Amino acid sequence: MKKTSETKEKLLQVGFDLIWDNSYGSVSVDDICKRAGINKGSFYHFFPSKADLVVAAYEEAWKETRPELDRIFSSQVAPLERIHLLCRHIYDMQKQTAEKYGHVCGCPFASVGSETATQDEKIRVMMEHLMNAKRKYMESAIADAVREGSATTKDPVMASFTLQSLILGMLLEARVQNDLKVLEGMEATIMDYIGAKTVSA
Amino acid sequence: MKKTSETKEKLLQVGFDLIWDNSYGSVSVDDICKRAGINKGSFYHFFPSKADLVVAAYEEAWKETRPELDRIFSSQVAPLERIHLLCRHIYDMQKQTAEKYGHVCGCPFASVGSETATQDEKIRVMMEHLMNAKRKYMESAIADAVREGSATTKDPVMASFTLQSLILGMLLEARVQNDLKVLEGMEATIMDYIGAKTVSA
DNA sequence: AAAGAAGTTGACTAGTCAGTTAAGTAATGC
DNA sequence: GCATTACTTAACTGACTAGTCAACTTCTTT
Repeated sequence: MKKTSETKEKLLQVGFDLIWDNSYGSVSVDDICKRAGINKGSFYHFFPSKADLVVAAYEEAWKETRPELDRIFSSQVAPLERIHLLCRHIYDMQKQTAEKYGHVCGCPFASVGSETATQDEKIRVMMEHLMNAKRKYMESAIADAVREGSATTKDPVMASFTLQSLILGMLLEARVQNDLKVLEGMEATIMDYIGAKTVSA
Repeated sequence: MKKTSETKEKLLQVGFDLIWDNSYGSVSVDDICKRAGINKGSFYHFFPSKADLVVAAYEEAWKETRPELDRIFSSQVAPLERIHLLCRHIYDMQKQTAEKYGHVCGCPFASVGSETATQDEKIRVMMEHLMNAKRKYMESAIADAVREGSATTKDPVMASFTLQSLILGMLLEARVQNDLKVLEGMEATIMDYIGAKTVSA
């Protein structure tokens, strides 16, 4: 037997990858098991349903993303620099997965959230929370920027909601157009929107 | 027999509605036929595949939307008023479908586009074109606004891309959060972004 | 009215879907 | 070492999947 369920972790990882690359509806439990090299019985030993696997897989993915975001949005980093790092992080991730999968994949949470929103409440609620958790990083960065005078937007909370939508929209377009170019103007657009005073070239 | 294929039109309309309400993957040909009260053989008499039905259905939906957009973005209407009308149109449509289906549905083109982007090239390309066609309305409205001095944004084309992403992002969030409130700030955000001089209260 | 075209019907594939089951193996606790 | 638990295996449901087909009806053309 493998230590602390190597199997479970493999299923979580393969499930996440496969669904991000394709879609919730088009990836079957059999697909996931096959790719993971695991029997279906084992799948259902760990997860009561396909939807539960997805919830667990995306929770796991979020747990792995958080430290990265905590690093990017560290208080030790200048507010505008945090936003710069975020944009670069998004671009790098998208470029990486685009090379890995052969096409631009967009935001995994938004894609699955949108697809399942009207069908699986458990997944929908989770994606809603995850997306809001992401937004909060931006909210505090903008608030800090305004406080230190490096940005002039009047309502940092409002701005974070707007920019969250903008980023998700850009990632959606990048996926549909299968083109990373969409993401190139992201940083400039964000900086402009919050009225950032240019700090670096 | 029904005149000039009432059946075909019914399939197009039911297909569009069902997929907007749910998702491409979760709606089967049987579902569409059942809801339309039509036999599967007839479905395949008119459409070679499910994907082809979707392409036809969304083409049809776009054909029906275009006159509405032409009206909203008429040269007879002041540029900023066009944007105002668009925002109200989006909100009204979303409210209407939310009441009809019991939840916020978001942008039909973006949802299907995102879901099928990496799986069905024919659908992906179509959604890409449709989304760009929509953007162009905004592009000319912004350009007109700048020309007449009612907006100050430097690059109307760039702005239209940004706002397109913003709108799609907001609709995506509205769907995932199942909440129309997300859309309420749309107009103010857009007007602010293009540097619109307030024309009406 | 005759013939061909257009549309309809419902039964039919052949494969896939999520999920189950029972019998097995391996690790752990005592 | 014995029992309990954790996990694996592979075959199995029964419902559903996209798509086919041949016989049928109805319309249009002449």
